[in-house]
Amino acid sequence: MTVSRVLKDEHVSAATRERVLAAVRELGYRRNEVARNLRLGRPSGMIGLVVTNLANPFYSRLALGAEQVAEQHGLRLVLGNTGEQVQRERELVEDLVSRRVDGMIVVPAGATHRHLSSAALGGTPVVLASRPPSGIDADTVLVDDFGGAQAATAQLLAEGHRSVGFLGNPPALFTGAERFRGYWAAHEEAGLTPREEWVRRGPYDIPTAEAAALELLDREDAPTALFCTNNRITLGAYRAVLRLDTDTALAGFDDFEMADMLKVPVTVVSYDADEVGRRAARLLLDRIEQAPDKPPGPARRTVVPTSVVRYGV
Amino acid sequence: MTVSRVLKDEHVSAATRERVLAAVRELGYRRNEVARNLRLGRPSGMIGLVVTNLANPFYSRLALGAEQVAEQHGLRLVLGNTGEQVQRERELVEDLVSRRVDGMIVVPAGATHRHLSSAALGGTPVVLASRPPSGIDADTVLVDDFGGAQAATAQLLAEGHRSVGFLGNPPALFTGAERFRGYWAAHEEAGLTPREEWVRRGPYDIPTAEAAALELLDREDAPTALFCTNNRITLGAYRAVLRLDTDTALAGFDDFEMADMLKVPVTVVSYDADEVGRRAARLLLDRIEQAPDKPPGPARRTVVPTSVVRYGV
DNA sequence: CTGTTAGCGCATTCAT
DNA sequence: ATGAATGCGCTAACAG
Repeated sequence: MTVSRVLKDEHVSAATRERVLAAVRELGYRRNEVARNLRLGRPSGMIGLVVTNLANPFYSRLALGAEQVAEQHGLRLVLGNTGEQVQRERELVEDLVSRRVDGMIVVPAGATHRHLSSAALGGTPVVLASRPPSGIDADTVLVDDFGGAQAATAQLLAEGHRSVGFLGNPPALFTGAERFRGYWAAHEEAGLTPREEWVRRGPYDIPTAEAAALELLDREDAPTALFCTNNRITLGAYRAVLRLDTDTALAGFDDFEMADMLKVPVTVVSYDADEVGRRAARLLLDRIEQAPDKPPGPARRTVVPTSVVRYGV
Repeated sequence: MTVSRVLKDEHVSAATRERVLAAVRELGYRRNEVARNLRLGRPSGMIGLVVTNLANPFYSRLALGAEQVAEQHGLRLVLGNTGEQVQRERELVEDLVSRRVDGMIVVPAGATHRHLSSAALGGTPVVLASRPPSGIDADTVLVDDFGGAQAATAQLLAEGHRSVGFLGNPPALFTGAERFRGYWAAHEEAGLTPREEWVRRGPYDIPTAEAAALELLDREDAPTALFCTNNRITLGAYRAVLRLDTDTALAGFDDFEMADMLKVPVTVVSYDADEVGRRAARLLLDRIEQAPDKPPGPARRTVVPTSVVRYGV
């Protein structure tokens, strides 16, 4: 008991304090935070972070941003990787609740999110990142997929391109659908309609993107520019451009190193991935720190802006 | 008590089991793993991972590898980022011990590691990754910095280059020192001695590497090839090569996308970053699962191999 | 097969 | 200013 008081810095006589501290040093005693939290009726002082693929730099930056904010509030980050498997996601969030995390940030893998609602998780606060909730209400942080794609495509059109191809994720992915919508909207705004023959919504990595681009650029009516929905696909398209030695202009979502050193002009949609993590952590902390008796307040949504960067030849 | 038995799947009558499970579903009851671990006298079922910079893909891959192995054993990963600050590292490992992690993997930031010994941490098992222990004994996973650098440099020499410059981290960093040693050894093995004027041990990112390379390549007796100690530096060097339009050959530690699409030949030291994390987690699990009464056994060290990949023009 | 007792390490509350 | 009792949620050990 006296030790507890000393460590909490309560009124203890200087003499006993010293004796206690000496013993603490000698024994290497460390207060058991687990037992402490249990006794205090508090959660674990950790926040869960469930991502789909930590190998993707976007998510590791997100993790870093979240860690920064969590750290400032004395919270640790518990990490889980789902590999886009909904089953794994279910197990992970369940486990995090059982470990009594203060809250969690989730990049949802599947199409249905009922198991991610705060209610389904026994009231544990949840923030969704990168993909919006479907079928539930939840705080969310998104990237401006639509706006970024639109602006980049508009840039190609403004440069005079009238045949802009599309290379991107399947529409089942929210980001894929949004970025396609942006591509389309830019055309409409310019009074144009994209040709479906120039749209490839299958490629998902460098080789498949390269193949799709080769096929597209090999047509008689090949597009003179390509919009790519992420940097893997942009790189694949660039490989195709190099191989065919065309001067196809490229635009793509996600900035990447060396974008300024390619042999064709590249326009890139850039954004701050750390910021996605920081905002998610802040939304979560708002929920966590809110008095638990008050009514929860409506779900909030914030969109991280993008900017278009044009790299010359 | 009965609930506890049902959840542990012990001998309970089918009838009560059903009643309990029904109630569990209805109430959304989840066993408190924190209290459970406390009662069972076990640690938290989590392993700590303390890295210097999660924005570096090497460390996020390491984290991914560690997570994979941890997950297979039902352990979660708690993440900490030090930003190379020893003070932060001290606080983090202290906190992890207080949270009763089963063990931790640390990429040590500073030069002195006494605060990272298992003994200093109250017996919590520790594995060091990427950098070797100094002043303490600890299980360690390293990358073959020396061998990789030597092989890549040897490759340049085998191609006929007789003036190979060095661009790399300050020698204070273990990896920097080892990679320099490899560079040097390759020369000695070929009966050569590198010229100190061609050695730049300052650059640490793309711009500083580019500047150093520009300066080096602008000399009258400019080297015809450069060995770079990591991919940031290789990219910086490549920028310089592009700018000066020389045909300097490049070799560098760390593989990177597009290495095969540059306009000069690039030789790259490639290795499996995930494997570093996996091995670290396995070493840690060995310690964790070892009977606590047995004598600890000597510290083990394992080195992840590298391979040299030559990309043509 | 099910309930009771006791205690993991801690801190709140109530004594002294 | 310090110590004793009590209980956070759980389960091993022991009844019944």
